[in-house]
Amino acid sequence: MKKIKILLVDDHKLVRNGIKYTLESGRSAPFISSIDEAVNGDEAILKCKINRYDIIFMDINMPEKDGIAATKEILKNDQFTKIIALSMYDEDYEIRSMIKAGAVGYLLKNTGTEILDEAIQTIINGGKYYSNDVAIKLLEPNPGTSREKIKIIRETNQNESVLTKRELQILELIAAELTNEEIAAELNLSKRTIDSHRQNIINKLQVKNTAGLIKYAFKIGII
Amino acid sequence: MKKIKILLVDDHKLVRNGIKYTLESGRSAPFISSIDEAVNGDEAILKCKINRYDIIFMDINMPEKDGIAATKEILKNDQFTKIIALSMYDEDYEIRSMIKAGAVGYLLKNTGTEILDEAIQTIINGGKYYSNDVAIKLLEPNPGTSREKIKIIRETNQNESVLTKRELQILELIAAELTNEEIAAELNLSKRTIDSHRQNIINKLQVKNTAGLIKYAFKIGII
DNA sequence: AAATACTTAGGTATAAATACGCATTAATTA
DNA sequence: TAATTAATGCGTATTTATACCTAAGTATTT
Repeated sequence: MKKIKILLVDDHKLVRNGIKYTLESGRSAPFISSIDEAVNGDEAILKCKINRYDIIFMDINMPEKDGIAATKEILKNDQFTKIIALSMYDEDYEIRSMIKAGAVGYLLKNTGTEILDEAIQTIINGGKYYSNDVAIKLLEPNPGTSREKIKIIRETNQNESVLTKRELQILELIAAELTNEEIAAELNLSKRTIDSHRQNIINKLQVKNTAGLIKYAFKIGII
Repeated sequence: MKKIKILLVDDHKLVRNGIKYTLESGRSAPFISSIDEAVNGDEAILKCKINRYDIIFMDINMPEKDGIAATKEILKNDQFTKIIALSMYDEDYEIRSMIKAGAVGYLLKNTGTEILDEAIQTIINGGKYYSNDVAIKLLEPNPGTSREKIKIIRETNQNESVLTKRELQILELIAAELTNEEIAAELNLSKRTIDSHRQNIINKLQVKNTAGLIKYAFKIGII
């Protein structure tokens, strides 16, 4: 059996050490040939141009380049690399974005040896692996069998409540503590336009007010 | 030389593994007798009632009970335990709160073996250890020698623009997307009282509006 | 005992946000 | 090309938030 090459991408050394230690002490250890590290998305992309990795564990929230963008770019160059997302949070938006970007797995950082091994085995054999909490989150709203469900979600994904460019831009300015009037001035638009956008964003995200908007802005990492 | 007993407190298993691995592979390894783990502040407090630990590595942001509260409570029962704060972020507020709570060290999670060893040695010998970035943050605004500086900060701490209990409570409810009226109902107070508090908080924090409030709430980790 | 800070609450006013509906134009996609 | 979505803008109304002020009762600290 061919041994696998792994890349760990996370801006926190202790977390990288944690994964490394967990991998080296797990059931999959004999099948691993090397474990490389990168501190952010940019470095990960660079390393992928030099080496070929079988599995990449990718953190989502990182400075320089986040895991979602890095995943997209890496898979553009090499579709055979398997990318497993790693996150602190089981946030709907992050999960779906990573899946959309091409990740074949999603684990939370409170994962132990057994789950990590299971995920590696599954993915090496061409499967997909979502940790339990993540899967539950993903499959909550829809009926059908589990496999169908994931398919449904992928298809529905585009119609989902993801903001448009303009909306994102306005959300950023809201987060910068500007009023609608100030935003309008900034973008050379009517205040009423910003009113509408703001309302649409609130509806799309199903939040109640500005507080909800800012929390979402944090969630998707634009703050 | 007496071997030391260590407790790791963090809600993420990978992070606990990371610290453990880093400790076990470091220079301090021969001096460590055991490494115990807890997943949140509550469990840490409980474990401290059963065992005596020489050093506790304490995460700050955790569910159930955060690191600041846990630190206070643990030190109330045993002042000889040395607590080292561990955080993702070098946020002023967190650092100062942990120092105030009695932590003798503050490390960021991107710490490697060398720093970790250095910190342990320093603290075992009765010293205090702040990782470089943290120390810089702490000492930025004030003149004087480093030791004096820390003293100054401790004394100034109370006069600082930190929110009162009530204000924090209201900020949390604002972050939960409640309106002032709903908050008033929740706390059995007049809406006008909440209006006043909200205004005071905005003034204290020098932010412009709700967006600023929520960003601050994130910064201090109450979201 | 006096000073200080916290909590409470009201007066008054304006600014801003929220809610729903409608409509046009540009851009994208089927 | 037809259909859909994104971006723009306005009408109207209500609710919330922001701003600045005063002030009294409560704790806490000096």
